[in-house]
Amino acid sequence: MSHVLKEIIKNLSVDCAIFGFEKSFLEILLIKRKRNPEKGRWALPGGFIKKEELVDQAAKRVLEETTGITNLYLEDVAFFDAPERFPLWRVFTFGYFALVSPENYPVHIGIDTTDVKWFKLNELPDLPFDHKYIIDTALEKLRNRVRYRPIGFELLPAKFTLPQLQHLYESILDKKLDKRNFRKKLMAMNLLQKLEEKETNNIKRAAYLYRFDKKNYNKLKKQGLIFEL
Amino acid sequence: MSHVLKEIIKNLSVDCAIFGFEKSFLEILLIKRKRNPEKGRWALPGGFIKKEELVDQAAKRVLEETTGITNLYLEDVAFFDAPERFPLWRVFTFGYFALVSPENYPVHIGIDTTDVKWFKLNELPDLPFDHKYIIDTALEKLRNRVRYRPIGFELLPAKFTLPQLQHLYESILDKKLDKRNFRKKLMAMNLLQKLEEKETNNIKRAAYLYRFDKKNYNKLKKQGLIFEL
DNA sequence: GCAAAAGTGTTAACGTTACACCCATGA
DNA sequence: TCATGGGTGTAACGTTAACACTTTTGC
Repeated sequence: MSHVLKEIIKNLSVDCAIFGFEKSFLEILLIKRKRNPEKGRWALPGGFIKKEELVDQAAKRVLEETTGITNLYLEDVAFFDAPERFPLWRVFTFGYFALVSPENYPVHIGIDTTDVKWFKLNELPDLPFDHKYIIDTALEKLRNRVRYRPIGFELLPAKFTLPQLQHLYESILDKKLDKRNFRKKLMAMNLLQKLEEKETNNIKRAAYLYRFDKKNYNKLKKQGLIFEL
Repeated sequence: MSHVLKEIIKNLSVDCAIFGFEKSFLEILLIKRKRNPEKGRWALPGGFIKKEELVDQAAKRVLEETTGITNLYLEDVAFFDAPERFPLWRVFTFGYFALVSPENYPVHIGIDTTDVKWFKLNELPDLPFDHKYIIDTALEKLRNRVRYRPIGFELLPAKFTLPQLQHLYESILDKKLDKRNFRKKLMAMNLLQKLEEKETNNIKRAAYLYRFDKKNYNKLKKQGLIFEL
């Protein structure tokens, strides 16, 4: 048994549902497993926790190792403890969701992986273990979170348009929103900087670009602002 | 090593913040530890998870073993993973909160315990490990939950008065509520059965007793009712 | 010039908040 | 009879939801 394997905690793992957003579709990043069990199948990026590691750190490390992505938004979802969820021995896993902006596309193929690919949420392949359930739980958490925390921006480039942002919310919440009400609510919170530039290479009328003002959000939050959309 | 110890998972435990409510004060149930580490100190009831057990089951079992309480409301709060949180080796713990009605007072002294006692939330003794932090996290979760789920009733007897319920909410949320608005909101949801009886042994004017109508709540929930207080 | 998407205010409905007096009871 | 806590309705306010037309631009 290798030096690396000695360091892991055999009964604890993390699994990450990595969300992306492209062309108005929510996507999820899956890896093709290089090893058994379930070798060759598409699955969530995951891995065992190491002996000295915090779970958050493990999630971050696993994401980097399997997909090359660093510096993304990461939040824990729930634990998954069904005794038979992992077939070889009992493994408790901590589910996470991650949000990746297109600037962190494309990804590369990491360890224990033979392929990495984005799948539209409604075009997912059959998944091994309880990974489908983890995704469902993660999506539910994302739906809650996105309404009360300014994290939707993490799925967009640094400069984005209001129609883009609205489509993002419509995809995540799975319902149509009123354009004027959406913008009104958003603008009332004073969290967006309107830029002089407009989007390029768009067909039809170009929309203005905005930037999420994180500094101002933190300041306003201290003053009692409650983000809600 | 005993037969019982062989069955546990050494690096996974549960710890429960058990909330009670008496005389308008939120209380928490602590046990006095019979064994090292931290023998003789007041601490949260907790214990290791067993090999074939779900975490929820473990929490339920631990509560019964340490305090004799069964059949209470139980919900997971978060995991706690600081590497040094348990001094002898690394233990990840799942924090839970439990709600107990006075009908399940009094409790008895269980295994690994030399005493059990209710403490007012603002009169807690110094606690070992990260138990204070677990309590703070549990309380925060309870504050959220109690506004959006009809779980406050779990802390009251089956028959309770509206002033009691309001005091309960005021204790948990740590703010005064308007009597008329509180009652109006509550009554609009149609979740309470007003009984003919009034409370007894009260000084001054007796209040009517009510019962939480769980059946009707489940029915209304299916029809889209959203509990909110 | 027309199709497609961006941008822009007002009104009505609803939910939330603020607020004061009378009633029943025990001491 | 008085002190204590129980019980009750209404009006102002703020928030949310519904809704239609003009502007820009690529083809």
